[in-house]
Amino acid sequence: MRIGDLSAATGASARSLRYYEEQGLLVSARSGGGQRHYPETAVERVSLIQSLLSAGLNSAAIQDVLPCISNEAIRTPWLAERLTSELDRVTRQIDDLNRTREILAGLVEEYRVD
Amino acid sequence: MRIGDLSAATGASARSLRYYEEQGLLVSARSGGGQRHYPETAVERVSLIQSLLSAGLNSAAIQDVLPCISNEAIRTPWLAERLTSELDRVTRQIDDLNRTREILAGLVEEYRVD
DNA sequence: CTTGACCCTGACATGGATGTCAAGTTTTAG
DNA sequence: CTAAAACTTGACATCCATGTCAGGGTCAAG
Repeated sequence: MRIGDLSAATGASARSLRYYEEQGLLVSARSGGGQRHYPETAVERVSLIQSLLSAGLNSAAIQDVLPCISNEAIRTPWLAERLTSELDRVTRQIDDLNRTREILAGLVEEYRVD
Repeated sequence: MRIGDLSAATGASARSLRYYEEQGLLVSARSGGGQRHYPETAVERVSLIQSLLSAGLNSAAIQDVLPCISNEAIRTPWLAERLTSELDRVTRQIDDLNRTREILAGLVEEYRVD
């Protein structure tokens, strides 16, 4: 599939897909004329990238966590630690958000009653 | 309390506190020389601002939701709707984050086992 | 071959909260 | 009174994913 197809399939703009590649998060084959071609599996990979981005990881963190250029996973204690620390961060973020949600829900309730 | 005290009490930098005021989220009394003075209640207000910011509301949204210059709450259908829509957004955000957390937890598990 | 849709690279712009620096004023401690 | 610490305003810088524009190439259908 070409970049427009991948964009349509994932909702990521072509600009973003090129950026992901530039950051080493995504690879593409090139046609003779230089246009990018992606395998079907790219859809899932882009979804994963989107999830991690929206979870607050930046591209450097994602690159650490998902070695994608060299396909073989290099499992080091350091990587495990990195993953765990990101997991902790996301967990804390969820806790914070839940508290904030309670506050908002309280306001909604308060304004709804009278 | 002065701005340094409020900063220490909330963890927000003095820069941020001035910014909140500039955005109409926070008010301060001024001493003769022009320095800001805050009541104790400002600590809680700043905490609330921090929560809402970290939940992804920008200062305009917070200003909509927390009328603070005019202290009397203007309860309009519009405001109720606004609150509800922000609540929905935060709820969706939490759902997304939970899914991402699952993914990260899966990776941690995978890397931990072998 | 031509045309229109699609793609390429490179560069600059954006938003929004926050950092940081400069030059000057206020407050507080000694 | 004086020195240091804290504060003031204003301006410019930063991050970083994404938007957008320009100028040019590619590809498929007629």
